[in-house]
Amino acid sequence: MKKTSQSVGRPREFDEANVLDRVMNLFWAQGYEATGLSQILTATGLAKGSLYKAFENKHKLYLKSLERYEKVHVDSAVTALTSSKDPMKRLDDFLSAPLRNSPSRQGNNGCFLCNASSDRADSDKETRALVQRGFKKLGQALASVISELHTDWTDEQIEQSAQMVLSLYSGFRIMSRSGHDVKALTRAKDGALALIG
Amino acid sequence: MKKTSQSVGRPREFDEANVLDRVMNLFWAQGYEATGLSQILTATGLAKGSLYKAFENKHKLYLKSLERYEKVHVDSAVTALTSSKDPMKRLDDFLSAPLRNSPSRQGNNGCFLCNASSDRADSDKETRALVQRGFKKLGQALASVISELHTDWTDEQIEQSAQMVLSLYSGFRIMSRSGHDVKALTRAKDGALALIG
DNA sequence: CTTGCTTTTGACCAATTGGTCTATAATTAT
DNA sequence: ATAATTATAGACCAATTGGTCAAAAGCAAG
Repeated sequence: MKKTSQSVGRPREFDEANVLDRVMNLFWAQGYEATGLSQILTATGLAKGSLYKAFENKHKLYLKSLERYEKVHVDSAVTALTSSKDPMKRLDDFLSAPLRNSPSRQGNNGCFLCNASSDRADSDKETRALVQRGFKKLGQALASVISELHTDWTDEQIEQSAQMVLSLYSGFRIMSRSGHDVKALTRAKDGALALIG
Repeated sequence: MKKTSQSVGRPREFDEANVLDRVMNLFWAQGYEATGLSQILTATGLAKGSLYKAFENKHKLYLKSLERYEKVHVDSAVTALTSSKDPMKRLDDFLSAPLRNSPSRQGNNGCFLCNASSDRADSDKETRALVQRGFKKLGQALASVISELHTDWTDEQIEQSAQMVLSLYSGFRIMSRSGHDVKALTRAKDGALALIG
C-alpha cells in the first residue's frame, strides 16, 4: 500500500523537509532551550497550529531536526569519506571541514551532533541515542578509510585510529566554535595525520 | 587600603564562593537557558533580591560561574599537569579524566568549557573570551609537559602535540557525554599517547 | 452541491520567565 | 539612642513560554 501523493482532505502547503531544514538550522545554531517557538514560526512561516499538527511538540521537532541533520550532513560526510579519492586526502578533508569557515565569526555552528551531545544528551535519552548513532556512523566510515590506507593493520589498530580521528574532529568543532586559534588546530591536524599515515 | 572583613551595613549571610559553586554546577550540567532562576534560588537558598543584589543578572552570574570553573577546575588541572610525576603519566591522567565516571549515566557533565563553547560562545563574546582563555591555559600546560618529555623537539612540534592532546580531550568530553563507548575512547587515548611518547 | 476528510489560522491559555522594588532586618559609626 | 548603610525577603510585574482548540478553508469522492 503506497501512500498516494494526493490524499483526501486539504493538502499540505509546506514541504516537510524544507521546514525541517530551517528548524534544524535554528536548533543547530542556538540549542534547544534558546530556540523559541516564535522564532521557529517566523523562520518556517507556519502557523502554530500547523506546526503542532505536523510535529506533535517541540521535543519531537528537535529529534526530527537531529535526524534530518544525520540524513543531510552526517550521511554526506560518510559519502565523502567513501569516495574514490586518495584515502589520506579524504581524512584530511574530513578534519579540515571544522577549520574552514571559522575566522568569520558568528555563524560558526560547529557540529550539531557535538552541540546536541553537550546540550541535551545528558538529560534526554532519545537525543543521546541519535547522537550516538551519528558518531558511530562517522566512526565506521573513518575505520573503513583507514583500513584502505593500512591493509596490514589489525582491526584493533584501525578502530583505535578511527576513534582518534573522530575525537579530534569533535574537539576541533567545539574549540573552533569559541574562536580558538585555527592555525594551531590546523597544525594539530597535520601532525595527527602525519602520525597516522 | 585593604577591605576589612567586617564592613558597614548588614553583613552577608552567604559565602559567595559557595553560592557560585552551586550555580556553576547547574550551568555546567544544564547550560544557560535550561537553568532557570527558580532552580538557582532553591539550589543556593538565596532569595531573589539577594541574588540580584550580589550578581546583577543571569548573564553576569553565568560569566562568574565560568570564571569560578576556571579557578577551580582548570587551574587544578594545570596544577596536576605541572606536578612532579612522570610526564607521560601526567598526560595520561589528563586524558583519562574525561573517561572515568562516564558509564554511570546522568551526571556526566563533561567539561564546562566545552559546554559553554557549544552553548554560548557563538552568541556571547564575553563567554567566548573566557572559554578561549581556559583552553589556552590548558594548552600551555600541556605544551610544558610535552617539552619536558621531548627536550629535543622544536617549539612547533611541541605546540602541535599539545594542541592535539587538547583537541582529543575536548572530543572525549563531548563524546563521552552522549554515552559513546568509553572502551573505544580509551583505546584511542592509548594510541595517541603511544604516538606522542 | 454535499459529504467527508485534512490542514490552516490565530485567538486563547495557564504557567513560567527574568527582573524590580519596597519594607524590614542587621550591622557599624557617631 | 540614632543615623547611616547594606542585605534579605518576597510581593509584584510585564513579557514570553510551550501548548490547545474551534472555526474556517481547501481538496476528492459521491
